[in-house]
Amino acid sequence: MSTVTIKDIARLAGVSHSTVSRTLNGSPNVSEETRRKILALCHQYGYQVNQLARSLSAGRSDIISCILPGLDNPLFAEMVLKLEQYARQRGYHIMVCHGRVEDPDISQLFDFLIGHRVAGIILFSSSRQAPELIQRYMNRVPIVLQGIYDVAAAPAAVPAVTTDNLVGGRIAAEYLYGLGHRRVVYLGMRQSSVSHSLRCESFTDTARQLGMAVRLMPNETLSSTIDVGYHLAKQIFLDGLQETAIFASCDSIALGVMAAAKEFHISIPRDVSLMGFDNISYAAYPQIRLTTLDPCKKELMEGTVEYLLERLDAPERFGPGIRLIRPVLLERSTCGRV
Amino acid sequence: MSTVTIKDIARLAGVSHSTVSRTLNGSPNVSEETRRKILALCHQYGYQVNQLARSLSAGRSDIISCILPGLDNPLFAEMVLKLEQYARQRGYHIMVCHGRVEDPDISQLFDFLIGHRVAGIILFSSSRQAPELIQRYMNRVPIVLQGIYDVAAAPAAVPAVTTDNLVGGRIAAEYLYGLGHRRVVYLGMRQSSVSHSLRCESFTDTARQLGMAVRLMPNETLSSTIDVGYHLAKQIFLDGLQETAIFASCDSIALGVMAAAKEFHISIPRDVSLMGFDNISYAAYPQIRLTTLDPCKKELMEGTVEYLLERLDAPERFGPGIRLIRPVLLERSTCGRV
DNA sequence: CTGTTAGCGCCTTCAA
DNA sequence: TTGAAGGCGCTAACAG
Repeated sequence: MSTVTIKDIARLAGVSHSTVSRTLNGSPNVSEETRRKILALCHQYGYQVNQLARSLSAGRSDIISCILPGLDNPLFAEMVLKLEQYARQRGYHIMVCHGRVEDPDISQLFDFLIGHRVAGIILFSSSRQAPELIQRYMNRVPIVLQGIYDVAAAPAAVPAVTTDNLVGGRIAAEYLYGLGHRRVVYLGMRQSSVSHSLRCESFTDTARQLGMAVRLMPNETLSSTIDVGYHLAKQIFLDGLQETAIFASCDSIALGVMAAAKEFHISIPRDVSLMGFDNISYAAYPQIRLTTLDPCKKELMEGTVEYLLERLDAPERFGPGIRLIRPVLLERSTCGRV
Repeated sequence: MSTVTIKDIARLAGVSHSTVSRTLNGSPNVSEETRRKILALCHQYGYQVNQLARSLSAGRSDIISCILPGLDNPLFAEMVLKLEQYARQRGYHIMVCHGRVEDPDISQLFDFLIGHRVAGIILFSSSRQAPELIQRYMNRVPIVLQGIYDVAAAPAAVPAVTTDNLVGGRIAAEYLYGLGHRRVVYLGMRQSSVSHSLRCESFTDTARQLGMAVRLMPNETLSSTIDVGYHLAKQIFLDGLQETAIFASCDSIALGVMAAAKEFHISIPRDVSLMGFDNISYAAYPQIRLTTLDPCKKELMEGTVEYLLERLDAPERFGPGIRLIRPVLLERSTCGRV
């Protein structure tokens, strides 16, 4: 595998390697003539900077690593896409790693990334233990959390950019209320997820304030998949549904509800209204058209990268700090007036 | 951000930095005593190898990059997961990048990766132009293609590991024949995809040999999503379906067919049988239970990594060469006897 | 078993 | 405008 270096080019051009380095880094202190010659040579010989060497020397790399709990949830897949697009635009590249905060070997992953001197880490998690983990590492590498926001957990506050789950829950409750619903269920509440807890809390509070009756349907598993939603909904349908609307903790859960509803010949939204959260792409499909809350992934991801980059330039400012993005209501076809 | 180096440890331990390096790399030539002392110090001061320096010095990194056309297709998401698990087990890490062979700036991505001296690249693609692209870069970095296999395209042969699409197509045809079907449709044939072309060709050939009538329903778009499947199926249902079975080019397409069928009150498998290809996780869900061909992602990914690693150790052997993994039939609930 | 000496490829003063 | 020299952190002979 050929490996033409800065030195080779220097020799070829009859200059020193520092001159080549300068040219490559766009220093103004290079005569137009030599610059041209060097550039030509680089092109001709297919020179390619060795980023390892460059990063080593510069003390920082252009790789941002993101850790996420699995690409199987389309939400993450969609977010990573946006993340990469924006990061590239800002001159960085994304290294995707699987990992959950609860994994016993999660610290190995952090060590590995730190060992590679990544510019920063974006941790996707809504685990309660995430802040603690971050605090343990944030003095060794810039980290920003994506997916938790809990003012109440002040002592555990860390740098974070996230959907405003409280606002989301409120919007949902108000929307359903406006449609005339008075008895609703929050389906899929998962204790281990801070996001879900917040959504649920805010939804419930608002709903009750408005005078609605709300029932809670917890999700005892550790993930929120279509499957889980399907089983929860089945239970609820078997018990006999008293409510006129369901607010699912996320779109995947909502899709499961839809599947179960079909099986029970329950029509949405005629028999019951359904709302999700996340706006995953499936939710927009013609045969689905799920009404949901859009976290504005693009903004969210750009905000996250931006936040990291800002702090990269001013490490001393790298302390706790939360950036919230407001979700917006996306009315489609699964909610009806009662 | 603290940065304790090998030298610091050396000083602290009162030895030279090479001794530290040796201990860290598990050389046998270190006395138990000093080894212990050094290790303790490393632990105490939170020493972390600088992988950049290590890779630079050693001339090779432990990062394998994989390029894929989007995480939105669950197939890729699932594959990447397996890929990462196995790679990690073999001491490598995966860097995920988005990119399609047809992208105008795809060579920039290759240059970037080469610049980072990644150990190798795994390119996920079934584009006809993939082999050419690979040939252009394979003398600069080890690349293995994941997703194409076309013996006919001999001149374009490159290192590849892939599902045996021909076998898959044949299995499908034989299975449907065995169930009594005599008129079938291949739905979602996408010209730009070599995989799909092969599946289709083999399916059609086998079916006709067995005396079945097969109709082709091409997919003129550039991707294979639920959405596309939905629209194709809708068309076919509107035209009036003469056939008793549908073989979809992949599971996503098949899911779209299921959605359309529901809308048309066509029952699967009572009114029509349906088969997919890929075995994405959704396909296994209780409300879906799609009969499909399982590419055996685990084997496939392990084979891919293995292939790359073998060649890494013996670069001179890095020429064309194809490794095929046989898909296996997964009978679930969407195919019936006629 | 251990220390010394050279790099790996690049960037960055400091002089010239 | 350019070159020489030193260093980023680590590995890898080569002597002892």
